Amino acid sequence: MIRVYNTLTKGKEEFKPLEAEKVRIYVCGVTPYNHPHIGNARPFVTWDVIRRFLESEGYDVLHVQNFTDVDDKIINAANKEGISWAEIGERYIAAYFEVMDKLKVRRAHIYPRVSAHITDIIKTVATLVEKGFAYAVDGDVYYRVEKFPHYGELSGRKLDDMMAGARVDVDDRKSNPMDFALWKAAKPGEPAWPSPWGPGRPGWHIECSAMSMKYLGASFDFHGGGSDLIFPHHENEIAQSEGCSGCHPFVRYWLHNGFITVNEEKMSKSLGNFFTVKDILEHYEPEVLRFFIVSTHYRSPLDFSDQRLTEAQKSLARLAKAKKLLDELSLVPGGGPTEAGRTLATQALALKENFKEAMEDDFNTALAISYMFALARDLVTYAKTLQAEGQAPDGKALAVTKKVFAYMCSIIGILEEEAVAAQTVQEESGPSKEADLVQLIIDLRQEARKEKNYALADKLRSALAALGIVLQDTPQGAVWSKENK
RNA sequence: GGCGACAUAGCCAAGAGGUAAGGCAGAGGUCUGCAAAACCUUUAUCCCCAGUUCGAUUCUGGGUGUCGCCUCCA
Repeated sequence: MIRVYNTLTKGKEEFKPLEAEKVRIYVCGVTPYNHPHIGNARPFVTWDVIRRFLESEGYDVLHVQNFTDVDDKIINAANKEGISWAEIGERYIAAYFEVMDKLKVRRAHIYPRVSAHITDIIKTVATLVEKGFAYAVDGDVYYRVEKFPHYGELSGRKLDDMMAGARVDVDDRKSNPMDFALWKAAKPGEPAWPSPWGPGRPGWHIECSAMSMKYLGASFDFHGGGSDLIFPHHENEIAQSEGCSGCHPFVRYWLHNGFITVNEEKMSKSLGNFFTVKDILEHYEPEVLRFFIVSTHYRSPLDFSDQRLTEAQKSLARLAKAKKLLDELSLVPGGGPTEAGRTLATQALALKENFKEAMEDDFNTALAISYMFALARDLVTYAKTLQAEGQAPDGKALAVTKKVFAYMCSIIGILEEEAVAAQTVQEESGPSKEADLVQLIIDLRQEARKEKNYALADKLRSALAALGIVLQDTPQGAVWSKENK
């Protein structure tokens, strides 16, 4: 049973899809006016993991994520560079895919853009006007919040409180200060489309209502995004969608991720304390950033720093080693079933269940990952037992363990098989002469060590280091790998 | 000012009404060269006060602190 924390009810609920075996997800995407920063990356990595898990549980997932490619910020960026808003949008949508692909965020099924859905948006606004939820003034169209009784339910505020603490500009054309724009009348130099209220462009919130309902229906399962979107964006979205369709609830489960902070402060473009994913990937492997993000529960705040990333890097390396050990043991011609093998396999299967339970509990990746470390530890213990007792690896037990580990990796989205493939290619492309040479030096070093000629051994190791060779002494002998920088 | 979240070891981070997973760092060890690497072992009574309870860090109330939203924002 999957339980999720629903922002709407402020508690964990059992997840029941609207339609058996199917899950419909809408995630608020980016406004493409700049390179995505790591705060942007959090929801997408989070939802990628959620989707991977749901699919592994047998659900047929339909995942929609928008691009807000018509927006003030894009228009500003375009004006600054003297190019069209469409060009800015294209450029940063491409930038989005470039880094998200690196982070192994699987692509959504549909990426609707505002610019391609103006007709749908106008239709939605028109319906709201017809039903009395909206009114037009001088080419603008506003949503009448007082007309929607559920307004404020998601964010837990009352209309009266909001007005009391309102910091919005008082616009006396609005019948209530909290009324928000669905359609904005055209201004010079801005993109505009014809509409029943005159030329203009969509307001910020309406796109998500129009596009989510178009692709997912008037009621669907999950809606995600950063917690800063709860108000006003998602609150308004509910008002628009339910006002338009008359269908309640619009979204069954609202999930919001916490923020990435820098020095305990929210990271945002307006504060200027943000790091783009692109920058980070120049210093760290994409997998490290991904691991960093999923190592904390998605609803908790996550403080970003070099130290944190380095920790993530080390933790990940530990898992990578376990995986390598697993692969190596699997290559050894299989021995028959053994007691130790049986213990390992049993433990692996138990950990898989634990892992699954953790994921079922509001996608607790932090806890789930701890079971990966547990498995890694069991594996090392097993390898030691083999060595101590001179046994051949239990092929069947290892196959089970490998399957479990691969399952865990596939949900978290780390250390997947393609990484191994890349490594193989790299090794093949390297000149084999170099490998022979390195092995020769290593052998010489071993001999020197045996003869206790440590001065020579150290020199040989330095020589290897100069070639960028990293040496590891293992019980099976020295193992080397080439650093690539 | 209004609303909300959080407060667990040096750092990060799970968690359940019955005496605290995991990761990083540290310490000790496997190691008979120093170091590195690897692995093993080891390191907390859970912000404060009161209440409920046989028993709370986990529930309730109060306090303190931090953060977020209320304006564009993942």
